[in-house]
Amino acid sequence: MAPSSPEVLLWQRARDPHTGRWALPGGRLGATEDVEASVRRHLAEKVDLGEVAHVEQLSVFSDPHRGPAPRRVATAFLGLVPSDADPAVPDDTAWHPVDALPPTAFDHGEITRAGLDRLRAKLSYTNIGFALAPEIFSISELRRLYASALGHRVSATNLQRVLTRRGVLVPTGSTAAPGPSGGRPAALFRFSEHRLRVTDPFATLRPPDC
Amino acid sequence: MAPSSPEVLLWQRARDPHTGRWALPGGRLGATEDVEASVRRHLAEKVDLGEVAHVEQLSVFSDPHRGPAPRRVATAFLGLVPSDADPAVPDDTAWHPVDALPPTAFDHGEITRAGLDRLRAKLSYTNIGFALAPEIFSISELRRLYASALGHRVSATNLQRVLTRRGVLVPTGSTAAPGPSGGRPAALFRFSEHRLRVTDPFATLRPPDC
DNA sequence: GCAAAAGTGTTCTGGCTACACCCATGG
DNA sequence: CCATGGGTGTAGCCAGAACACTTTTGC
Repeated sequence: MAPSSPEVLLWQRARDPHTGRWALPGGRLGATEDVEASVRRHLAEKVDLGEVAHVEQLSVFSDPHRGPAPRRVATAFLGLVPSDADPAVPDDTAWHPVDALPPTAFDHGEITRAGLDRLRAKLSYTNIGFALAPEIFSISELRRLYASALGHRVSATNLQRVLTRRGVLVPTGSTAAPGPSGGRPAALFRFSEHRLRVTDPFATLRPPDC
Repeated sequence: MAPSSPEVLLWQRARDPHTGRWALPGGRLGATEDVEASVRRHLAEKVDLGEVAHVEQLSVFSDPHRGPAPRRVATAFLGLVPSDADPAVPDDTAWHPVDALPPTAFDHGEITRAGLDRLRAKLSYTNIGFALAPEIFSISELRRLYASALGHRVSATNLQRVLTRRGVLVPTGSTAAPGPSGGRPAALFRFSEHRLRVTDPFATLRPPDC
């Protein structure tokens, strides 16, 4: 069975065009901010998401017919919050699993897929997991997060070894209490860094011996 | 010694702001085109570059102070032409090696570096070389192109094997005439595809056994 | 003791690098 | 026949996947 998927925050439009359809949070670029600042501002204003763990630019969506006139050009971003974040969201706003999106407004479905693709790719070769995981977590929890985002099973054994070898994961020394049905207590880890870093640079055609 | 670097097409500004500095080709987005169409149109209009082998979006540059008022938001692109392309360029336009840029206008130096970084990364894990190489080429020629773009020496032996294993390179059967000082005639190759394809997907954390 | 959950040891594989060696041509 | 430029054979390395086995808990 496929693991459950990550979720996107969407708000339901109350007026035309596309009344009732679900849209990504966002808005106009201010005169004195760059696009990233604008994204952070809109998230903080419209939804209670002042603490976004990671934000990165996806791509520009500029099809002249992506929405009704007047023509709009959108710079799409991927923003991630940890699994234990629980922002207070307005009534018209809700989290939706990316593999079962409600009817989306404009090209926001396409944008969402682009975000998921980017996340999946970066899980492989960067430490981007820091933006999905709580501050402290067990390997099993992390495994569930990775499996959910990637859409396939992930081996806890290998996940731990890969991330440890890369210096991404640091043991805290403490352990979690076992569940009601027993089992060995899980060791707890945290990410060594909370900034995006490429941990597995493309090795192919690398410089000779240096 | 470092190999010679790839070149960027720049034009010299004739008026304020930044008179005399060198700028990337580009211009305003039209009302009925998307950003990629706009890039292709500007290249075709301003310089004789109707035949760009590959175009891809880099990123949006939107610092409110990236240029004088009025504020402009730029969507930067990477465009590649084969090494044997020789477009007729206007008088105010010239190719410059990326490792020795003349004084650049606005943030165009930064944009150029971003383009080079993107090219370097993609040389490792895609077939993007098709956009740099002539239709038919020897491994030595291709080696020079890769070394120049990557900024370090590249082994012809391994380059051939990597690209062949990935199915990117196809032998044509013919050979090139040796140079004046002799030497074995080089076998000639071409790229199997002229569309970007990821040839070395990130293997880490791939799905189990399937 | 037994089931459940977590963690370790070990082997195998495949892609890439490195390097020694072999091939074809001009003078 | 030798210098020059091309091409092949082969060994080693390393990251990751797979899987069997061990450890620590609740009941």
